[in-house]
Amino acid sequence: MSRAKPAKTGGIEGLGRAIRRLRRQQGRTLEETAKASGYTKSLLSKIENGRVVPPIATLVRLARALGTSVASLVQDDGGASAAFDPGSAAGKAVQTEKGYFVFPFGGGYGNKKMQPFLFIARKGELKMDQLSHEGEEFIYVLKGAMTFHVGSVAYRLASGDALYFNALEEHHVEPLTKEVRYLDVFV
Amino acid sequence: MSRAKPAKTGGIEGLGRAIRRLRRQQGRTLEETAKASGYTKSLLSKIENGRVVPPIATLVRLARALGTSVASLVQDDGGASAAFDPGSAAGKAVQTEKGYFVFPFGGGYGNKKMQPFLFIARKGELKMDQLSHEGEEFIYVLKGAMTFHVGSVAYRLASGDALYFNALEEHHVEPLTKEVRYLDVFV
DNA sequence: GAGTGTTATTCAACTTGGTTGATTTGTCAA
DNA sequence: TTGACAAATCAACCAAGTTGAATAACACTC
Repeated sequence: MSRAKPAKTGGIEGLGRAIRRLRRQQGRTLEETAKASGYTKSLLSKIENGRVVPPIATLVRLARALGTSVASLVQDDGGASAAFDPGSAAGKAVQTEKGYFVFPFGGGYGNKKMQPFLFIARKGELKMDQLSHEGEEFIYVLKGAMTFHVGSVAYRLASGDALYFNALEEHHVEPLTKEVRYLDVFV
Repeated sequence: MSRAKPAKTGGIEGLGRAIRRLRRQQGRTLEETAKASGYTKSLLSKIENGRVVPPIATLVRLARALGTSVASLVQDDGGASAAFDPGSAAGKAVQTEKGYFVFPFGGGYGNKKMQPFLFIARKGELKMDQLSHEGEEFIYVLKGAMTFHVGSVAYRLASGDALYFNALEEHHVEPLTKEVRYLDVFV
């Protein structure tokens, strides 16, 4: 087992990460980019891994080589990720008209491609209409069981089962015979 | 200038592509995967690049090593819907060299946009490298707990927690302290 | 100034993932 | 059998990235 190297936490957090990300996005190699900025790939590697914190002078040349500004490198964007604890934070329970509960994970954060939901429904509560919409859907049953119809096929899904289908096909759940809890991801 | 090799157009178009994509998604290497299927990385490389068209027998073992079916590899244009009982059907357990189990549900290749996986790893077994790739990722922890890093942030995720992030950001799991089981959906 | 510590930077060796060409093996047709 | 041909292996190679040791540059004290 090899050591978890120092990984200097010195300067700005996530600087190296930003550089690597940008470089990769441009499809360029360590060597090429290093040369373009007048340094060596060795140094660049260390910077990207946070083992070295470059002085601003160096950073300037790096930024230029990457066609960006120092500012954009320094400003730790954090990207577009978010964690959810459905039990508390972003996951607020919602009771809809039709009597089923929805825990949307999505809260804030816009342009996501997927839309994950956690459905919790007690016996008899889940009565969805026939549904059909653009996109695709992935279902994973966490607890309980239900009968799911896609097109003309009926799937009996129990805890641990999964289903993947094109949402353009008509799909709906049969009236529940017991409590069920499942994850539903749209795309 | 070196040769632009034949690049045999022999067999099924896009087969190698499907294999490579799937392998990469699982964060596995040529060598590891080849070994898992009983072949050499050389051969696998050639197959992925379409320089060799494997007989079905070979394809079967490859598919198995990747935890999927031959059909799903061959069928360039899936699209339809499918149900999976991870316990039996399409969900076949695969133990990789790095010691984690993957239950691919079969989406992904073909037309499907999402690629859902079920990861089950015992204490200390899950050792993924720093990873970064196109797309987005949604994680839902079914059981146990783990510390997940995205960018420079560390998320402590326990059962019932979810995480959504841009896969371009470097992300990886900390060595596990207990068994964990989580759903992972790529898009 | 000279001396000392720190840290960036380079260099070369190494590692790892992947590719390639030259062989060997296996299968099938004649 | 033999010959033909493709799959499979082997080992050499390549390119990207990492690392440790050595060097250069800078920032402090005295």
